[in-house]
Parts: sequence; structure tokens; C-alpha cells
Amino acid sequence: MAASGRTARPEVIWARPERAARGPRPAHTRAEIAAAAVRVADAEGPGGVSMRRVAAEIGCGTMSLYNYVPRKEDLYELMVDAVSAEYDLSAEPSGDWRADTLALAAQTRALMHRHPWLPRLMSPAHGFSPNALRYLEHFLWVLEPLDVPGGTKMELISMVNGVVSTYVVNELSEAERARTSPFPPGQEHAARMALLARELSRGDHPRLAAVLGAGFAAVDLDAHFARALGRLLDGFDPERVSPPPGPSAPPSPA
Amino acid sequence: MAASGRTARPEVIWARPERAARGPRPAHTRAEIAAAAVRVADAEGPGGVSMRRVAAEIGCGTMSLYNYVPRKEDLYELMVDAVSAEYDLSAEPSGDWRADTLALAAQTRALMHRHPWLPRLMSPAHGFSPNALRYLEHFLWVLEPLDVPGGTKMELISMVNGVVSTYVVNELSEAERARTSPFPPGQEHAARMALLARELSRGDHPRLAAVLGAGFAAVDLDAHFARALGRLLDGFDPERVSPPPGPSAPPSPA
DNA sequence: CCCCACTACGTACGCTGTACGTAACTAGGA
DNA sequence: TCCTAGTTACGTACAGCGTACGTAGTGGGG
Repeated sequence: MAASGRTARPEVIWARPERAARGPRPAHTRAEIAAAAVRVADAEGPGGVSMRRVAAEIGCGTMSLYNYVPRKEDLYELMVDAVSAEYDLSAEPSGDWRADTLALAAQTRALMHRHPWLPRLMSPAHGFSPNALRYLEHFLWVLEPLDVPGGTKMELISMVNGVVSTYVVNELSEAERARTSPFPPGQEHAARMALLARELSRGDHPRLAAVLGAGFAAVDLDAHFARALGRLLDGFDPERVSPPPGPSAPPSPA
Repeated sequence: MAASGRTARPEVIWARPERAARGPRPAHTRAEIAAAAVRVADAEGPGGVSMRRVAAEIGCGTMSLYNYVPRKEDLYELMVDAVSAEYDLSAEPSGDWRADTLALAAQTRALMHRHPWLPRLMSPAHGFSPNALRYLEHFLWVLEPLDVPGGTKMELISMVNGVVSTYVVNELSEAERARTSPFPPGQEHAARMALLARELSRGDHPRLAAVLGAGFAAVDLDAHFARALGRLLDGFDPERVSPPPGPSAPPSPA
């Protein structure tokens, strides 16, 4: 009795069988739908992904989509899993967990460059899609030479992905803004920079003015990225970090 | 001629004067509007923040809000700046940049706990609101004892905030999901965990099964947080990291 | 063979951001 | 002092959204 019928299914989409046992064969597949949604998001940004738009893309009525995807959130989950299939995990770990981790991070970065909506649509609430499992398993394989507890490895994976995500979002924010903004490209950014310069010239924020005035540009993004991640990994490497004086965080006795 | 009238202003909201020179005095202030929006977001989640809802909250017509906030995006910017005012930056840096940075990160974490919508609404495209400048300036002050170039300090700030954001999003994801989900609390999470267990018992993903099977729970979140951030800072500390063998990232010659 | 679960899809509802028109008001210039 | 131009306030309207629901039609298991 409780919550029967067509509504109120707390199910995870991965628990639903792709093909039902009884009825006529569905006209589309999950992969097809996910690919269509990814195509739309790539072309028009995440805001362009609507149930109507995706349904039109695969050539079916809007509400038919709900036979495959109970809620829009699940469509997002399908999309994230679909692009996660683009990871090339064919190579065996080299034994150098640091280099392999950097390579995985570079793949994630490239993935997010190909699909700029990924950071926004990826959520820890999704977690554990088929390709996410594949990825995690491979990452743990890569980390096997690293001599730390399993929980710490998960922590490392989470932080690496967080840092990569943060980095890419920063990296792409201006481009994405330019795409979204209804104004001539660069105009908004120019306005922001002019305002910032005016604000900094007021004399408050002297340290910020010094740092920003020293010149933004001419940074090698790839090297920057590798360096930032390298720093993070340094913190996890028991062979590189000198043993902490205190237990963990406190640098000196109180 | 070009784009005159009431539309097409590429202006940043912080460049608009709060009170116009000519017309009647506005009935509300920016701070009042931002506070109302924050109140709504705190109570009903970021999805509850609509122009109509906020307008009703301050007791004015929907379209009147557009006199203060040209686009909804700007309302978000106001909200982020408003809660950024909650940073307590009154204490002078202690000279121990590590401890001070951890304290700032703890403030950010607490801020995000108070306002769980913050990570989602905060965007690098906003950047440089008044309170963001205050925060950055103070952070750079804290980092003055750290002997690295200014650009590296900005990198550190960005990465610390990215890691904190990632950490808190992970930390709060289940709670947020429970608030959003139309199903009984915990039911969805339980479904996900059951599916995960079933999937892991299939025998693929042996490493993941080993790590996750070793027990999730009973972790001290605060210690976890401090440890993760401490690791990150280790990577920036020239006194703690042994000098890298190669130029930067590559661990050994090819 | 037949039944019924399942697919497909049109309609409709409540919600969103916001463009636009109009009326009231107020401060600066004549 | 009055006039006028710019601003505030706000109702109406439109396009688009997610999705609940009703209704045909279809095809595989008992």
C-alpha cells in the first residue's frame, strides 16, 4: 500500500534495470540518452539541459523521458557517469604512485576541459556510479605502493579531485562567463578588473595590491597545475615530509 | 545610442552606487536585501531563493527588487559577500602562518556549516567583493612570514579554500540530500549503501571493497579536517619539505 | 491466448527569471 | 520657485522549466 503506483521510488538509478522484464522493448537506451544530454551540455552549457531539450534531441516526447530517468537529478548522474567512461584506465600502474596520480589528475583536468559543466554537475551525493567505481578501483591500484592506511588513500583521492576541480573551475571561469554573458566578450571581465584596480588604488589592501600588481599573466598553466598538485602530494608522502614534531596539526606545544 | 535605456548594463554590482543621485530614496538597503536572501537560503536551501520569495521577504513587489539587483546572479554575489562579513579578522596574525591559516580555514568551514549553500553559490566569476578583499588582505597578512613569492601565496589561498570547500561539501552532502529528498530521512542513503555493498560483493573492485569494508565510521571529523589541511600546507612549507630532486613535478629523470 | 505491466505522449499546473509599461515621487537647474 | 528628468515602485505578461496525471497501444510470461 505505502507509496505504490508510479510515484515515490527512493531508488537509485543504478539499481533500476535498464530493460524492464515485462513490457515492450524501450525505443532508446540509457547510453543514448546520456550521450544526448552530454552533447547538449557541451554545446549549450549545463543550463541548456532540460528534459524537453534532451527528449527532442533523441526524438521522443518530453514525458517519455521519465520512463528512463525518474528525476532530472538522475539525468545528471547519467551524464557524469557517461563522461567518466572517457577515462583511459588501460595502462597498468607504473609503480610510481606520484607520477601515476599526476597522470590521473591530468586526465580529470582534460575531461573537465572537454566538459566544462562537469565540476558543477558532479556531486558527492551521486557517488558510486559504475564508472566511478572503475575509477576508484584503478586509483587505489595506483596508490598501492603508497604506505598509508586505506582511509588516508580515500582522503587523498578526494582531495586530489577537489583540488583539480577547484583549479579547473578557476581556470575556466572567465571562458564560461564569456559564454553565458549577454555582453560583448571580455567586457564584463574588463569592468571587473577596472573596478578592482580602482579599489586597490584607494590604499586599503596594500598587500593585495602588491601581489596583484606584480603581474598576473604569463603563467604556464600546465606547470602551475602540476606544481600545485605536487605540493598536495608532498603532504601525503611519508618519504618526503620530515616527521611532524607534534601529533599532527599543532606545530608547537601550547 | 548603443544599448541605452534600462537594459544592457555590463556593470558589476559593486560599481553601482547604492543610492542614486536623482530619484526618491529607496525603501530598502542592499544589506537588508542580502540579509533577507541569506535568511531564505538558510531556511529553505539555495533553491528557495527566488526573486519573488526574497521580494516578499522584504515586503515589496517582485519587480521592485530589480531596482536593487539587476540580475539574480548579482543577488547571489550580494549573499556571498554578506556572509563573508561574518569572518572575524580582528586578531592580528600571530607570526605562525601555519596556525593562523588553519584558523582561517576553520572559520571558513564554520561559515559553510552555518550557510550550507555557500560552496554552491560561491564562484570565482564573482571575485573581489568588498568582504572578499578584506579576507584576501588579511590572509596575505597572515602569510607574511611565509617566504614564497606572492603568486604562490595566492595559489595557497586558492587551494586552501578549494580543499575546505571540497571537504565541507563532502561533509554536508548527506545532510543536504536528506533535506532535499522527498523520501523519509536516510532511506535514500540506505538504498545507495545497499547497492554499493551488493556491487562490491560481486568481486570486481577488490581494493575498493577492502578499503571500504575496513569501516567507514567513527572518524573524528575535526581532526580529519586539520590533518588534511596540514598535509596541504606541508607542501607549501619550504622548511618542512625536503628540496625536490628534479625541477618541480617529475620525480625522476625519464 | 489473454492479461496486464510497461511504453509512449499530450495536457496541465505551479513555478521560475525578467522585459516592459505606467504612475508616483524627488532632487537639481532655470 | 517651478519644471523636468531620472528614479522608484509595481502589475502584467511571456517563455520556459520540472513533472503529476490520464490515456492509448504494445508485447512477453502465465
